[in-house]
Amino acid sequence: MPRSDEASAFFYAVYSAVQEIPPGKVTSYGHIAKLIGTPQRPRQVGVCLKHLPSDPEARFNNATVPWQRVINSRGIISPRSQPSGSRNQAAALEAEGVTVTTGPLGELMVNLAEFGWFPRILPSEEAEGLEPEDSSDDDED
DNA sequence: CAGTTGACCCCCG
DNA sequence: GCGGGGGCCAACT
Repeated sequence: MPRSDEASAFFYAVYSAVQEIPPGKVTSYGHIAKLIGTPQRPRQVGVCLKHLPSDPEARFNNATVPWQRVINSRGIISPRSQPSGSRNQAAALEAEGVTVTTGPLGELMVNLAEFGWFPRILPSEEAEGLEPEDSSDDDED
């Protein structure tokens, strides 16, 4: 649990943003951080998910927040302390129809070109011309 | 109470 | 494309 109200607000912002990820899609910690207006703290996003309550009575819990849809920027399920955790995340994604492949080193990878979720980008980024899609020609969807 | 850790990311050679 | 380094900050030792 967060020790301050400010931290709690951040936690809630993260959980709310994660809930916006549609089933069958994945996004990155950094993307979530950007969405809630704190692009400098992708790490804290991971902290929030790590401390996601299992208590069904909680406002946000591991059943109502699709934590499994958040992976790292490289399209790989971030390894954590317990290997069973990342493996469990992979299983949860597979259950949603997301194909998870295992790399040569045992990394659990997701094809971002197919399962990546990038519809919500900050207006400032669009102004910078950093749009994720190109109208001229594209090869995915 | 000072120092580490970590479900991360981006910049620079 | 790979390795090093900096930044971020709650939780933990």
